[in-house]
Amino acid sequence: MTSTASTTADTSVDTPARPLRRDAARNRELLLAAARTVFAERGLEATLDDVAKAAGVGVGTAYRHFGNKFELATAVLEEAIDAMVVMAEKALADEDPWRGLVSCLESALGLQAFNRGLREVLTSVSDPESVLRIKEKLEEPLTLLVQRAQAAGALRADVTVGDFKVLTVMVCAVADLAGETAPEIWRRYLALLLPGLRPGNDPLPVEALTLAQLDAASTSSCQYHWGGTGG
Amino acid sequence: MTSTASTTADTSVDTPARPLRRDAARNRELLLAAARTVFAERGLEATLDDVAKAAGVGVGTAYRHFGNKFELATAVLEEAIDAMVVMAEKALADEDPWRGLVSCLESALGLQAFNRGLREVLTSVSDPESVLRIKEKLEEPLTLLVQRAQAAGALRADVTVGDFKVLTVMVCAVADLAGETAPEIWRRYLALLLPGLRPGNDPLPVEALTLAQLDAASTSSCQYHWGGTGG
DNA sequence: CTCGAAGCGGAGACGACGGCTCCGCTCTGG
DNA sequence: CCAGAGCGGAGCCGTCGTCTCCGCTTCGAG
Repeated sequence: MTSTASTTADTSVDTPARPLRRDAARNRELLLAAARTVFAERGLEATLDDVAKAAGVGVGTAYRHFGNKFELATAVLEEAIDAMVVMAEKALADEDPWRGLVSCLESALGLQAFNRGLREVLTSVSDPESVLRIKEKLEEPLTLLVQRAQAAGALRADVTVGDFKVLTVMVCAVADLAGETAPEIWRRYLALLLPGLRPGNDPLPVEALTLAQLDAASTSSCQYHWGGTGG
Repeated sequence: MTSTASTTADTSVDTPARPLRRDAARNRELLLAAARTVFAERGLEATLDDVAKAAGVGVGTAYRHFGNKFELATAVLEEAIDAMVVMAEKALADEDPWRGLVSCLESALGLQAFNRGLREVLTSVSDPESVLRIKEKLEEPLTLLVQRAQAAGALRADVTVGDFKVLTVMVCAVADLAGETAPEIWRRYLALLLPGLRPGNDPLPVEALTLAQLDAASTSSCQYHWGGTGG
């Protein structure tokens, strides 16, 4: 929706008014790097203390740089989601609509298979405003991909973008189950799912959830609640 | 502990050496009934205190009757799993192997859709010995159902019983997402999954997990750890 | 009806845990 | 060299779930 939000600053790398001392800057990077792997492996339940330990710095340092887990996680997860958006756009460039859609699913899920934290944000829906807006970035390219495939008659007409979100949740559940043991196993179940998406199958027995319903639903049953402090 | 424990008594209803006082027996039933609905609605994260409150008795009473949450949950969940076994056996009686398999999936998932606690036990695999043995009851009828469908050429030959466990996890993930909001929505995604199970589709890209792998995998990543006291 | 004991209830002890702060010490860089 | 930015991590605080304890209630045998 609000893809025109690029009015003022590159939020990607902030050019600080007065630069950090060299050791401080280094620690900040250490923290970000540690956060990437810690949240990816252990999910959002990991503690900021954990991240600090993994980074080899004290907790105090972690809190000075980020205030709370929420901030750090948001930063790291936004990177990952941006990468997904890039992948979706690349898939849109494929001239075969079905192949594009499938490759988008594959690359997106490939990312999530190795990133438990990412799975958790994308799976739950009861996040603060700011996180919702980050996830929203995925909306547009995904919608385009779906519509294009349907227009080409490659994708059954009675599935919605919301269905793809749910599909993602399903495949992520497999990734959660298997964890590090079999990180590629999700491909098997995605493959099992694809034939049902082609046109010409039996009609579906239940109406799709509206997006509003989807949001409302998972408000009640999500894995992780961002701490109240993050608001 | 021994699996040959079927020698002596019906464990279903214990004929107590000296019977409970009438009010005590009544409270025990109250507790069981409350546990059914509380664990079904809120999952295994519900507190024994919660169950007691729902039953309208004090916590002390709850602990006198069951010792800990683990005992109560096991009792209640075993009932549910027994019901699933009955359904599987009924499905085996259908002369059409495919229809039998599908109706088994549908009835099993129908039960789980309304029972979050049941979803949690069936989804995770790191349970104490005793719980594993309860879940094992499902193994045999499910295997029969799968083999029969494959022998009849109604089910693709390269899926395993383990795949069905994973499929269940996937559909349960949908039920978790939707919760009470759309309790029937899982049917839509089961329907999406079925075409991929028929023979004649593209071969699957990754080998199935062995049952041992499946167990090992989810030991690390499960929703709920039975409290240490239950051992 | 009486009385001993089985049973009840729920406040609260206890332990675990995660978020975050505080302050004496360290290191950077002008 | 030294002012102050930055560091570290012990530990405070609030929360939460489990389970105990003991004075009171209710049952039911005599």
